[in-house]
Amino acid sequence: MLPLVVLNGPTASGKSSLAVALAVELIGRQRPAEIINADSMLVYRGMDIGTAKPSLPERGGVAHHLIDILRVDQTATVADFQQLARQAIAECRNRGVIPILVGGSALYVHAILDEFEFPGTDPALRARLERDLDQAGAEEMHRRLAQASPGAAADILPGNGRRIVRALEVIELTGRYQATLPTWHYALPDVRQWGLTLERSELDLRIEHRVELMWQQGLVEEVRGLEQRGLREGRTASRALGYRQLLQHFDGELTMGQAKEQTITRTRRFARKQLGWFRRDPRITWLEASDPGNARLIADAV
RNA sequence: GGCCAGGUAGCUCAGCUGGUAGCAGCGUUCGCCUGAAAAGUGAAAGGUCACCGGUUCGAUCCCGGUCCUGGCCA
Repeated sequence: MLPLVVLNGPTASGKSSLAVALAVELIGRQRPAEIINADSMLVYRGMDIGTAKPSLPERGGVAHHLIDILRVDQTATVADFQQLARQAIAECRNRGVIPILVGGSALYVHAILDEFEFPGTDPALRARLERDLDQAGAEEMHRRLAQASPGAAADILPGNGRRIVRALEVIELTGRYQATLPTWHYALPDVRQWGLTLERSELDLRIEHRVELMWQQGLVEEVRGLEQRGLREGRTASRALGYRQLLQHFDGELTMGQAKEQTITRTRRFARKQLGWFRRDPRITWLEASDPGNARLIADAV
């Protein structure tokens, strides 16, 4: 069985380019390799600049999976992604290709690698509960949850409407709800996980430059164009960093300067969140992001 | 040199003409998280309120002086 190589790290740490370098290195050693995306926003067609999606030249001829698979008005979900990614991984292995899973969406990675089972969903039921949430408020919904399942209610804070709704949905569907995440336990064979770190101040600087560059490269026009293609209707896509802020700018809620500034600060916060999540995963071997020997080091190890 | 504004949390500031400061924004730290996750949510740590003296039972807030910062005038 071929190993599954996993690359994690915060945004702007250089995961994507390391993945390509690694694939090229492996291919050079007569070991075919392909890249599988595990980033929640790269799945959207047309969201290129703001997601720092690797361009065709940047992909260096290496096949990339699970990029550009949805319209911006479609909703990506962890459950779907888990299945697609696992299929892509298995399919690579069947063809004798080493899969390299690259991504900063920690929950996605977690769900793909570990023993996550999703209890299902019901759009009509969900819609009803969300309407109730809008009308009654989170506190009231939390009381309702406490009636249905005291245990679940105890694990979910009264202000977290999103989690309360999902818990109620699952309870109606299955009669029970598990409110805590599974532990770090691989569901897939032979996983090798690496993570990229770098100095916080350096990361902050990189993020700022990257956002600056996005504006120069025409992110504003990109968002305008996507707005015509239903970006606002997209539940997930419209929340993406940069995209959300520009939509708010179009609505007059933020000045252009504020939109950019907020994109920078929110991206920094996001990076910290990612780091926090990955740091808790004890199976990750950490590498210094700026080290040019990383691709070779990993290639040697697999 | 004169006039004005100001010196309060790491940064930007709030602070009803007196009772030892703010659920502030950003930052920092630490949690939660399974069908929206670049999302959602909870908490904590940070202040000799420039310095010295005075008035007062009591001063960040009043008075005097000193030092710094910004602006205007000369």
